[in-house]
This record gives sequence, structure tokens and C-alpha cells, in this order.
Amino acid sequence: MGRSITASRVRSTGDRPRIEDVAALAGTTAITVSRALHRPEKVAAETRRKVLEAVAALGYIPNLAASALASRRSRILALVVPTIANSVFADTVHGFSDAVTAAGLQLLLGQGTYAPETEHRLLTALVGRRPDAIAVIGIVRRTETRELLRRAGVPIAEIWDLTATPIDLVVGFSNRAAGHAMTRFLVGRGRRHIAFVGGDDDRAAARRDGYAAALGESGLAPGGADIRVADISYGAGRRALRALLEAAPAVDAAFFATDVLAVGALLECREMGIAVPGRIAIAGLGDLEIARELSPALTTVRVPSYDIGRRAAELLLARIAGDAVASAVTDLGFEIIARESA
Amino acid sequence: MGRSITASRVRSTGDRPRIEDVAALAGTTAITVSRALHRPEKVAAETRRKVLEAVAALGYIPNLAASALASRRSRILALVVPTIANSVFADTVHGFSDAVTAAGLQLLLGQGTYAPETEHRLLTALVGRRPDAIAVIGIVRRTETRELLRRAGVPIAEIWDLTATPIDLVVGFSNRAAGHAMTRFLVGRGRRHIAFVGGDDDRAAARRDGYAAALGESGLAPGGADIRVADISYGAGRRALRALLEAAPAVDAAFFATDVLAVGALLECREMGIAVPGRIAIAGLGDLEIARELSPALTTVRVPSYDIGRRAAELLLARIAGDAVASAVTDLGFEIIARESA
DNA sequence: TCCCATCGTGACAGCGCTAACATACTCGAC
DNA sequence: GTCGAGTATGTTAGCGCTGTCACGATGGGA
Repeated sequence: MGRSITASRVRSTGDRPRIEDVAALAGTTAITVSRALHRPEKVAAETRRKVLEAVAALGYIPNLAASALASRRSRILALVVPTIANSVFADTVHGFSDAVTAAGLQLLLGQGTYAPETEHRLLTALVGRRPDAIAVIGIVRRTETRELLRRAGVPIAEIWDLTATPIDLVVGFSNRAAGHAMTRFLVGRGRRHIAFVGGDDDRAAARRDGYAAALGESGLAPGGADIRVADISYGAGRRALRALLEAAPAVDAAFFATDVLAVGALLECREMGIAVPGRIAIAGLGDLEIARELSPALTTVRVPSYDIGRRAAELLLARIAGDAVASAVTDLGFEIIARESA
Repeated sequence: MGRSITASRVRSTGDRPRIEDVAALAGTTAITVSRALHRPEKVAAETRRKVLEAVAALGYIPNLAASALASRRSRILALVVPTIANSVFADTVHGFSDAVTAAGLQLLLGQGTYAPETEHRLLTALVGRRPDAIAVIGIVRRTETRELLRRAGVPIAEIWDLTATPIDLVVGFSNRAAGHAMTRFLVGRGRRHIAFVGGDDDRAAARRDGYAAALGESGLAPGGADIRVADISYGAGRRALRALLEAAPAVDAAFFATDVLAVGALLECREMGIAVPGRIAIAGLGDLEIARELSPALTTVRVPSYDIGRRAAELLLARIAGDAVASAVTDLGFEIIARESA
């Protein structure tokens, strides 16, 4: 049945050439071809030349699935993101992709993990591909999922928020500290009725936490109703601002969990003729490009989205290469960008 | 040497369980486990139960690289994008990912193909993974690369622009027609000195083409210097607007190849006190969310970014399943969204 | 009663590659 | 000339899964 029984080793037309076809044409054997391609220094220059010639002549492209199976190295890095339709996460994917590509590996992307259930399913599927490492945006909460990742037996990075108890590595910044710092900043600007507006994901919750702690330290009470948004959009930011002013007329500052919401609020203020920062200060988080282009320009927290992705990939690659990674926790920090809106 | 020589088939700790381990625990053989997982209707209910129990007990996750090798189906779809840090492409990735995930396959993402050379290298690497289908944003120009894809022997989709001579499938809209339609729209609004501003990629070039054709039909000359931007950002849009007004003071309309540039121009006009659309009309393409939130709201071309990704994946999946795809060309159209800026 | 279709299961081989060991050959030291 | 070390290449045996065929059991129709 097998090809090896047939007299000729020439492949039928339409089939892709295999490593043996290359070897035959180059007058050598499969293993030498493999070495010529992966460890050229182990092969005589003349042999290498013949092999490369044969590769070119046949248009040979190694089957990486077979390679992965035999070598137990897939040369794939998996990355899991809540959604890609969010430019800060897109930047992280970008950074991750750049580092992965530079190292000659490939990126397997999993998307859609705001629910723990989907996250688990998605990760199971990804683990099946036996990636050399896995990165996940967010801290993995479900015990079962953490166990799944641990058992995958490869380096794991949880990225975008810090935790003292990572599965393996963490790369990000403290969302809590960022929330705290911005709130202190607003207090420092003389604001006394500061509201927080955000969604319900973990990162927003951490920022809200930091906000609450900073208020407590300053002896202040929350400056408005607890406004939660269901989706992250400019429109949601507008609506949230209106709801806030209605529910808490005394509010003098609004800190939004993300710039998209803050920008929406800024636009709404302009249309309603509400002075910013006169009547109310507006602050965001993310430092989107649009934030600095509006007027008043948005005061925000700059966050290393691209670097988180890039650094995570680099650390994972180092781990794969067997290099010791100094610390399990990589804090990339953040920066308050004071502009006109607060 | 091999595992089969050892007396016991129980795996050493740390190793992942294989299909044979599951089979042993379920009291059956590997092939039955494979069938129980992939074609459950082919296996007796009782056997299936035992297999699933064993799978759960061992935490077995099939090795998809081995599966791909044996079955010649990788269950991977590859997608290649110029950059992901551009929200319209991110939407396309999103749509593609949704369809791929829904079908139980996985997404291999390649990023960074504004240069033909990188595109070729990236695609070579992706083809090595033997995806079941490949989608590429843009029309593949290089003959060598087209040949590479053709020889991959799987369905191929070129997406985001139409062409009469696709490698296999095309899904998108006519960038030329969109440029044409918006230009006609501006002419219809009484504009006579219409400028076009965009980058140098293929899509911008097609839009510029349509613009030039529409001007010709209306007996008009280009309304300004030929402004090319090097990067796509709000800042670039601002600078382009200033450059345009300086180079061609008579200009009464500016059509930007993408909304990001148009939004930048709109912001610049506001700051410079230039009346829009009084002094100059501004139009874009893409229909970003911010476009409708600004005032004046941006007149633009709505483009089916998400649907292009989703539809491309669906068509590719249909092809893989052996269904005939009605037409090689899928035109998803576009829509002029007339708002206040033009 | 026999036959053949159908169902459930299994044996075997192979997908295309590489790790590990084995072998041949070269060259300089003694 | 012999030996050992180093270099270049080859042989063998899988990696973990599934396609293909084969086989036994069951059951309904002639």
C-alpha cells in the first residue's frame, strides 16, 4: 500500500514533494536534507548546495506538522485574546506577532474569551496543537483551566494584569495601581466628587478597586452612582456621562476605565456645552491616538499594550530556548499623561 | 527504544496521555477511540461512554499535529494581514476568526505584508503548516507568490479588493468603485475642486483610480496637489489637510482614502477655524465609529470589514467540505454614508 | 437454511519528518 | 603504520494519529 513498495519513488503529479524526493534529486538521503535545512553547518558546503538546488527545483516546502510530530517542537506560539476588535488588544497581538515572526515561529490566535466557559474550550483546542508556549490576556481564574495549562507542559504567560500567583509567567502592569494613581491624580487636582465608569471585566474591576482604595485613603466617598457599561464604545461613553450627571449632579470628575468611553464622554460634554475640565474633569486609560487629538485633549494612563505582547513573546521564547527567566513577574508599568481634560 | 518495547504501556509521569492510553483504560483500541471522538455515530453507545470516561479521567487532549499528518487535514485556516493595528483589518480578522471557531477549526495568523518580499516569506512558512485553506488581505501580485499559493493545493481567498483574475476566490468590494462613487457624490454636492489624499498601498491606489475616473467623467481636474501620506494616523490626516490648503487654496473638497486620515483633517479644520462643509467638504472611507460621533459627523463609505472576513472563511469552509461555490467573485459592496461633513 | 447487507470493532500500515545511534572517512600525532 | 578525534553521512525506529481493509456478529429476505 505504502509508497515504499512501488518501484519508483517519483511522486504522482499533484502531490507535494516530500523530503525524500529532494534527497533523491540531490543524490543523498532524507536526514541530510533535514540537516541541510535546519543545521547547515553540519553539512558539507557542496552537499548543501545540491540540496538547496533540489529544494528550489521541486518547490519543496517542509511539512511542519510532520516536523512537529517527530521533533516534539511545533514552532507555534498560541495567543488568546478576549477580542481583537479593541485597538489596545490589537496592539498586543501586534507586538506578540512581531516577536514570534522574528524568531521564525508562527502565531496561533484564539479569540473570544470574555466567558470562562469559552476560554476553557478554546484553550483545550489550542493545547491540542501542542504549541511551544501559550499566552493568555488576563489572569486565568478557573481552576480547571489553570490545571489544563499547567499540564500542557510548556511555558505559559498570563498578560495584561499582574498577579502574585501566576501559573507560570506574568507580563503586564497593575491595573489596580493604575486606577489608584489616576484617582490620586484627580484628587491632587482638587476634585472631591470623583466617579468611576467601566465595564465588568477583570481589568476594569481591578481599576475600580484601585480607585476605591485611593478614595478611601483621601477620605473621600465615591462621587457618583456606580455606573456600569455593557459595551465599550464611544456611544456607551456618551450615555454613561449623561447617566452620571443625572444621578449625581455634584460630580466634578469622571474616571473612565478605558479611553474609548472617556472620548465618548468628552464628545458628549462638548455637544451639551458642559465645560471640561471646568464643570467636570474627564480621565481615561489607554492613551489611544484620538485622546491627544481632541480638544480638550484627554488626560489618561498610558499603557504598554504593544510591549506587553512583544515582551511576553520574548520571555516565552527565552524559556523555550532553555534560558532562565529572571522573574516570574514582569511589571511594565504605566504612565499618567496629564493633558487638558483633567 | 520505542515505547512499544517496554513491558508496560503506562506512561511515565509528566508525559501526556496518548490515544492508546485512553484505549487501554476504556478496554478497546486506538482506532475505536479515534472514532468515538470524531464519528460518534459509528461507535456503540456503551463503548462511547467508556471512551469518554477514559478521556476525562486522563485529561486526554488529542495531538492535532499527529491527526493532521495522518488525515491530511490540519483543521487550520491561515489568514494573512498587512497589519493588525488598523481597526478595519482587525474587524476582518474578527469576522474570520468567528467563522473559523464556529466550525471548530483554528486560525493561524500571519501579519506584516506591506512588502511583497515579506509576504512571500510569510506565506511560505504558512504553507508549511499545510492549512486547509488560506486567505490573504489584498490581491497577490507577485507571480511567484501566486504560484506558491496555487501549488498549495487548497482553497485560496484574496480578500478586500476585487479582481477579475483571482488565484481562486475573491471576497471584498471594489475599491475603485468606492472611490468613484464618493467622488461622484462630492460632485453631486456641487464641489468642483476635489482633492484625493491617501497612502501608497494597493487599496488606496484603486480608490485614487476611481476618483480620477469620476473626475474625468465630470470634466473636472484634480482639485489639489497629489498628497501622499506615509503613515495612516490622525496626525498624518492633520498634516495632509494643512499641506493641501497650502498647495491648492482653491480646493473645496478633500476625499481621504481612510477615515483615520479624514478624522484627523476634521479635527484640524476645527482647530484652524475652517468651516466644514462650508469652506471645504471632507469625506473618508471605512465608517469608523468615531466618524459618526464627531461634529460635523463624517461623510464616508461604509465598508463590510467584518463581513469580508466572515464570508471569506465561510466560503473557504464550504470549499473544504466539497460544496461548490457559486462564483469565484463575491462582491460585498459598500455604501455611501452622507453625514454633515460633505 | 443460506446469503448478503449492515454494524461494530480491530489489525496494519503509513502520513513526512527527525532523534539517536552507527558507520565511513579524513587527518594529524606518535 | 596505527590510533584517536573529529567530520560527514546513513540506518533505524519511531512521533501519535487515522485510512483502509478485514473480520465476526447479527438479522431479515429468499
